Amino acid sequence: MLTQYQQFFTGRPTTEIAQSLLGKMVKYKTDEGIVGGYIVETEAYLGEHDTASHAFNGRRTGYSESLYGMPGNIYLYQIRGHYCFDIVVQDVEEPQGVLLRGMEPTLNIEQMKANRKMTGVNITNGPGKLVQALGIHSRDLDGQPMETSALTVDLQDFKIPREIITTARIGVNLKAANGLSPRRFYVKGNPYVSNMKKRDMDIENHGWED
DNA sequence: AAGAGGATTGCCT
DNA sequence: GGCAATCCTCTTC
Repeated sequence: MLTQYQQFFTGRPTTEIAQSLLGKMVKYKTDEGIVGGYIVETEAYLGEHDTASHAFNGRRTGYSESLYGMPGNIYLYQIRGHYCFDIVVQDVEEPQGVLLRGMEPTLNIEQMKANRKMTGVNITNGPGKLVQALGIHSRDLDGQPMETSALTVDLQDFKIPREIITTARIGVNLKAANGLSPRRFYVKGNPYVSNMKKRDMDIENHGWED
């Protein structure tokens, strides 16, 4: 039996879940208070048949075991010395996920600036950056259900994107079969999207509806 | 302002 | 030893 919260992360295509997460609020309870912000960029990873997935070709190791867990669980992994926050989607034993790649900081921004030792969009305009901004530097949260974790996505607290842009994913092997598949989604014009060009930024509304 | 290259950490073959 | 769902600095326009 799935809770209402868990049901958000299954029962429809992962690409659709990834898009519906845009605008939802990430919250992380720490000793210094709650830090977080709105999700502005996501990527869908479709499991065993997706060449960019950690579970491609049925690959299953202790390191990525969390991907095979319950929908709404956290998959927190490390890549090139940086931590990334991935949400497990689809039912148990179906290793699909949504990577959070960009976040507009709103809660306790000063703390996140200090965590990053950076200012402006560089606080959270990348998957490793946003995790560092939250103050996470271990895999302790890996495998935890977000519904009861200190790190969570609040589905009741959200903004509505004015327009969603779809592109190929970043940082994956472009020559592989799914290298160019359109599985990256972001809020058009939001400054905290990774690699966003200055001339493409919507400085007025950040790409949100009024 | 935009693109290229080196640094870097842990896991798997 | 190779490689990965990245970040930062430097160079050039």
